[in-house]
Amino acid sequence: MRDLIKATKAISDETRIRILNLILQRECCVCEVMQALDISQTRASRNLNILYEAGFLEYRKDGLWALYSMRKGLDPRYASLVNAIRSELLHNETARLDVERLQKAERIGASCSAKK
Amino acid sequence: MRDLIKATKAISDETRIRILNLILQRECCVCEVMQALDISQTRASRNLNILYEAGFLEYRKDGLWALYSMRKGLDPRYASLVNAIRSELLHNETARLDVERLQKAERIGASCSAKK
DNA sequence: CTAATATATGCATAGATGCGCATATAGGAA
DNA sequence: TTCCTATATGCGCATCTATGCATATATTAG
Repeated sequence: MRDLIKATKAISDETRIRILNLILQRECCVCEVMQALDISQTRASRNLNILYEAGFLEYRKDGLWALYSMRKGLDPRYASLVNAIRSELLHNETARLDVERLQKAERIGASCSAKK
Repeated sequence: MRDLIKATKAISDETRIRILNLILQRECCVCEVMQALDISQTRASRNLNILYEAGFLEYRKDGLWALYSMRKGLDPRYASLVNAIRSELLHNETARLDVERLQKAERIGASCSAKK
C-alpha cells in the first residue's frame, strides 16, 4: 500500500509526468532534463530522484553525469500507471515540444543555462 | 494533463484507496463508509467527494442518503489506475477487514457512531 | 409548521510538498 | 595538489493537503 501511494504521488505532478515522458524516449542525464523542460537544476535533480525512489527509474553514473532510464521489469501495477501516462501524453502538445527540445539538448551541465 | 494529475492525486491517499476498495464491492452511502473504515463523517464525505470530482465515482441521492458507486464507462486511462489499485488490494489485510466491516454496516447515519 | 437525521461545508491548523538559493560532493583535467 | 563542472542536498519559505470542530443544508416524519 505504501509503495503504491508513493508511486501514485510521484506521478501526480506535472513536472514529473513531463520528465517521465522524456525518459520514455531514452536515457537522460539531469542537464538534458533541465534543458528540455527549461527548469532549474535543483528542480530536475529532485524530481528525478522522486521518480527513482518511487521505483520508476534506473540510475547510473557515467563520469560526472547521472543517467536515468526507465526501470526494466517494472511491477505490472506500476506498468499500468505508466501506461495511463503514456496514453495521456500521446496527444499532449507540451510533451511533444519537450521531446523536440530534448533532441536539441546537449550533455552539458547547469553552467550552460546559467550563462544565459 | 490536469485531469490525469487530479486522478492520480486522488488515489495517492490511503483513506481514498480504502474507500475505492469498498465501492468496488458495491454502492455505498457515506455512513457505511464511516463505519467500515471507522473514520469521521467529515473525513468520509470529503474523501468521497474528492474521488467523485476526480472522475472515479457516480453520485446519487436517495432520500437522506448520498450514494456513491463506481463510474460506468470509465476512461481507459482511469481504468488502468483502478486496476493498479485492485491488484494492490487483493492481498491487503486492511482492505479485507474493511470489506468485512462493510458487510456488517447499517445504513444509519453519523448520529449512531456519535452515540458510542 | 417543528424536530430529527444524513450529508455537506466554512474555518482553523498541523503537516506535507515544491522549489529557489546557497553550498556540498564527486569526478575529471591540468 | 588545485580548478572546473555535473549533480546532490540543507535550509527556508510559500503553498497545498488532510482533518477535526462547529454549523449549514436538505430531506423526511409528525
